[in-house]
Amino acid sequence: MPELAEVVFHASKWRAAIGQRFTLDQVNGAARCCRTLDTKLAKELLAKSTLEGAWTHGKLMLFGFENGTYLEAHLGMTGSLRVAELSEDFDRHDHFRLRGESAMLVFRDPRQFGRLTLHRTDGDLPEFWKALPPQPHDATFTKDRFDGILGRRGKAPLKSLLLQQDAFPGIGNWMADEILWRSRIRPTRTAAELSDDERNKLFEACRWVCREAVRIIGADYSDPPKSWLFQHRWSDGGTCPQTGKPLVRDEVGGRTTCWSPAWQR
DNA sequence: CTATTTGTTTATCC
DNA sequence: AGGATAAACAAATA
Repeated sequence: MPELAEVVFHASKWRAAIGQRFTLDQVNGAARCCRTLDTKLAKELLAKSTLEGAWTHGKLMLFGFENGTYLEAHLGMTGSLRVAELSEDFDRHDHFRLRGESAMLVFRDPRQFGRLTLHRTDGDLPEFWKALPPQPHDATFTKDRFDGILGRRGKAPLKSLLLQQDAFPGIGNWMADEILWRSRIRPTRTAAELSDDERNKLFEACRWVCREAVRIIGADYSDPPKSWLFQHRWSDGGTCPQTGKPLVRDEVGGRTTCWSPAWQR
């Protein structure tokens, strides 16, 4: 599930616990999502440690604790964060849990494609975090930057290009399909083939979809309106909200891609 | 039994 | 160099 907007939502759950002190309660060191986690260090650093901040960037989340301890989290395909009762059991798919004064912070991930990593700094945000590229909905994600990316990677199918996290951090499978559909551009086209008008459309759709998704899904996990491709894309037999004609599901760049042949050129 | 999946990393070949 | 492709990861679901 977790792309840009879903990540914002998950991070907000732990963010609500800012100010509480936490101690590492349980960790499943054998889980794949803990492969980049130093569990011994986590026990040492996350002991009566106050949660001071929570940030997201693309599909990444960062939680800041006192004395420059930072926990980086990626939700992979099936990861989630929740705030649980102190009495709750440690489920088979829970892999990491922090015990606070009135609540438990839980990281869960059945498929274990997610990732937890610990960072230590002198207090400031970690260097890698400060160096992350602009997100598509940031003010610093300018048309110049967008044109630069398209110019340098003109040969890849646009669907694949939009999924590259160093260029479009946070965009995942459904958001890429939504952006291309709104731009009326076929997912197999390349950046090099686009007219100026199409490039403009793609840029605007990119920012619009990211901003709206964060606003709607990021707030409380609401579904976007029926006018979005999102509502029609998940199974075979859907119809395009613009044309009423059938949607198609193809594989592009190794990923399932939903698009509207009657609408996208 | 099979095939599918909202993600990333690594390897290999072109 | 960058792109295409496949595999691997692990588990649920149909």
